[in-house]
Amino acid sequence: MSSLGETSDPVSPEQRAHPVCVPRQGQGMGPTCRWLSPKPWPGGDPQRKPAWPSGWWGELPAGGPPQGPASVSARPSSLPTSLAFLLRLLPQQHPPPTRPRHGPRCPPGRTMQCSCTVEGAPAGPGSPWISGMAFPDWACKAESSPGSRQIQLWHFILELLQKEEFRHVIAWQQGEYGEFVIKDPDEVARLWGRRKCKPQMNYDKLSRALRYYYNKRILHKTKGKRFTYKFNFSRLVVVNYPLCEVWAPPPPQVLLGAPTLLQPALLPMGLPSELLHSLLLAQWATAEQLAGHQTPHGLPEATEDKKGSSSGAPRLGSLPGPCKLSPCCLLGSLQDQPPSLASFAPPPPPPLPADWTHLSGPFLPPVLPEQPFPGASKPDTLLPGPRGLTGTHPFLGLPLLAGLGQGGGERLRLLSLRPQGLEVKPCPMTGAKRHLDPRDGFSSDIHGPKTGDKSLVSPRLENFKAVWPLDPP
DNA sequence: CCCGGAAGAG
DNA sequence: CTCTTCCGGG
Repeated sequence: MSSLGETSDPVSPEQRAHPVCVPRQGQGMGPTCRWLSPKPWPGGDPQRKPAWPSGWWGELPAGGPPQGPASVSARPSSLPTSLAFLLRLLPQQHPPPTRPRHGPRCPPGRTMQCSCTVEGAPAGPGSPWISGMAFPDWACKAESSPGSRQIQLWHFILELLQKEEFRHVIAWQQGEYGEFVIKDPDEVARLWGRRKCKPQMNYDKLSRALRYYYNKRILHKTKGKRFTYKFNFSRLVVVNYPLCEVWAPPPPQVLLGAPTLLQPALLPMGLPSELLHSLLLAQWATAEQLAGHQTPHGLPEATEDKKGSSSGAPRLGSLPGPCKLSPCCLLGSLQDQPPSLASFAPPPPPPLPADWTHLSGPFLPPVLPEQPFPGASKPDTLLPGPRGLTGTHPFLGLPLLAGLGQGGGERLRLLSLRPQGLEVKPCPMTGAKRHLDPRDGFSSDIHGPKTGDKSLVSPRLENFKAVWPLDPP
């Protein structure tokens, strides 16, 4: 039912408001994404706070980011690469466009630059990657900037995983978040090869590429299970996400009674709930992995730099240079944080705002009701939230969060991991300055929530809200 | 199947 | 840099 491979021809009005891939005139190159209209990210409140900066997605003017309150001076290619991807995975809002099913393969004579489709096949020029999805150019354009040239394998894998029609080829492993099984290695390899125009691709080669992800901690192998790998979502999602801090929504009564207790506004303005959900999942998955399963294989520090090369540092989104995203810089890698920062405290028990029932997670593996999360409280106590779901996946947010909600009264805190090379600038508001090791995501100190961390991490959350997108030099 | 070194392409 | 290709070894 998915429209994978299909491409949208006409841009719907809604689409028009979002960055889409448009063919570059005169060249059959990869698509270029830009804002077709300066509409703020849905959910953003243009009046008060900036939503996603308009320059966030599209091409920034050579002279610099677009002016305005919401510009992000980071290069477009850097941070949001994975974010872009995730956003692209959000449920479509438009009927799948109809379009020739069979897109171009590799153009004879020359390798295809960027097909911008999941399947490696069907991408007509100017077609969004996933129909209806925005596809920033720097996420697929080779010349965009380092770190975001062609489609990356993990990227591709996630795409496949997100598409139902490939469920027989590759699918999430139930019960283990981030874990997926390649059910048909040859087919996956074929698709990958097609995408990359490498007809000789096979699973052996593909798996070699996957193995390179081990050291980067993007993936690790699930030992003992054939063709089974597991994503480290903290890398894929959080690392590149300019999210400063996310607080679990308080119970309704808390919301009503003590508005100051939590700061939902800390969530990036206009952050699609699905993405937020993914973020939460990511954190959870990572925490669960590290704290619970403690994969023998890929403990962060153990890996790294065998050859002294720089490869060890994971930079999916490759954010070079100083972080211009301000507040997020405060929140560095968890691993090297004092426990206060590194704590991964479970959120308050389940009752969640109604909005959260809208969460859906096309991106991450669905949670089956039969398989509650470890530590999850009774599903009954959770908001079911089957309403308004667009996807075919069962809603997984609440059960997941429920699984986190073992420590009553505690918060879920998501910290943005600082990508390698990201400079931590002193926060103008707090004066905080940290030098963090960018290399790792989570480590052992994710457990052991400390007390008094609140003051440390969120000295002035309100300020964050105010400055988030801007960080005036 | 899985691992990771080595070399090389782009 | 991210694979792709090849390969010896477990």
